[in-house]
Amino acid sequence: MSIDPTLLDDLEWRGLIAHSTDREALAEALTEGVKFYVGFDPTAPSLHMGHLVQVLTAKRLQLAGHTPYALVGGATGMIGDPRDSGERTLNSLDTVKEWVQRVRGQIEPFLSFEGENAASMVNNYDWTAGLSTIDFLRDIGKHFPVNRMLARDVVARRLEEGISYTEFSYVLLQSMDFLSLYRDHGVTLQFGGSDQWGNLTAGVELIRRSAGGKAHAFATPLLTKSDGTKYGKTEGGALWLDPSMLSPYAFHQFWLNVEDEKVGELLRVFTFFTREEIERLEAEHAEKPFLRLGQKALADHMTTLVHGEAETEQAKAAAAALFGGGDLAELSGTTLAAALREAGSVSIPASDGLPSVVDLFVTSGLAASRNEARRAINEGGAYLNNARVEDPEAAVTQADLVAGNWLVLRRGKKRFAGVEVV
RNA sequence: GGCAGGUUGCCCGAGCGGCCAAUGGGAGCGGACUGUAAAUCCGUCGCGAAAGCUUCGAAGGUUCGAAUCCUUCACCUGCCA
Repeated sequence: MSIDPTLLDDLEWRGLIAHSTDREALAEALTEGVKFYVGFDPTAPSLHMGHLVQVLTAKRLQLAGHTPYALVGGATGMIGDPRDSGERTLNSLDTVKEWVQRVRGQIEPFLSFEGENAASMVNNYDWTAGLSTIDFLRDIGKHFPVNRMLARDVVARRLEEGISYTEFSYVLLQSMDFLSLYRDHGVTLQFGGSDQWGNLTAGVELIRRSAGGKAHAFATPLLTKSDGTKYGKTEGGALWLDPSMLSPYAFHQFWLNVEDEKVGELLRVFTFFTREEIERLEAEHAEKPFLRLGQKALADHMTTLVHGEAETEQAKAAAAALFGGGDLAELSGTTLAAALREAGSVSIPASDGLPSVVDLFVTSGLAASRNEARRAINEGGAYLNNARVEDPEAAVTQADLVAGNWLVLRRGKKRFAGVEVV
């Protein structure tokens, strides 16, 4: 496998390198095939948008000829790294084990496990669980000056409100991972999110102190919206990659709705479009933003990457049907039914008669309570078959059914739900 | 272990016996504008059709009446051991 010499420049152009250890040394190391690792802690049953940056960056490195070690934190996931929002609740071993499996399964499709630079999956539980406390304190702990640990940003911020010894010690485990992979596999590069920068450099330092070795690290930037808040919030919570936690349709919609100002940045960070393609898209987008070509390209590319082409086509078809602006009655039954199943739908038995609009909003999940549904109607934000519902007491009749046995509910501009009467 | 302060709705944060379902801000939700964008403005924001019901760390108590007073418990923060 030949090594792509433009990798580092490309990563920098994409804005994927927020911090790095000695840039010259890193560039030098990357002229030959490097073994690198990136870790994922199983803190939820699915990875999300933030993790995707790391997964895709790993893929970029592999495509450039380097060898990935994808680490799932069966051990570190039991501990939890310190974060600003406060002490974490510990998860049980069973929970963590299950999440490890799921997270693994999500990473694997993105990497190639064949060829000269085949990827490996590793789990830090394997070399951490059996370690004795005495060995840990002597071999690892000895290299960590507490004064330096206390000075780390996250820790310093947490000192006021309190931080347990458990979380405080997290950095030792992650550093040990790097050391272990360095010793056993010759891994010399680690990257992660910029919030991991402290953990990354601690590992580099441990390798130097403990093994006298030279290792490298870089951090990808934290993505924020233009108002500085975090990305990745959707109706379903985070931008999960697991289709059972966030439908491909909703996933596609997320990217499609990205703010203009960030389209270019997201195209660079997330997509595998070439520099020329991205620059062309940005130019077109700048000229005619209302066409939202950037968002569309981004949404299609990302959905295909994560969920596959077939799901992307379905998500697009569903959106076209629902947002098309045409008369719903003119859509074919199969098209509409497919669109609604994609967007989210429930079915109700025909035998019970048709419920009121208010009840339909609750059963479809578009409103949390009947009060909320009523409120939505009074606010003018409730639609049945794309026509605004004016009367909170409105009833639904057989004449309202479209495509045979469907009702199309909408809350606000974008949230659709289908109700199938069966 | 001692002393002091704290625990309010998704978050922050007022309230300190009745006028409190609880001021205000943020987030959320909806509308207008637009391009399924941003910004802005407006509205809304416990459950219930309503009567009413359940909320202010937990459990008891005082009172005609408590988020507001008392007791116990739990947790958090600070100071002293």
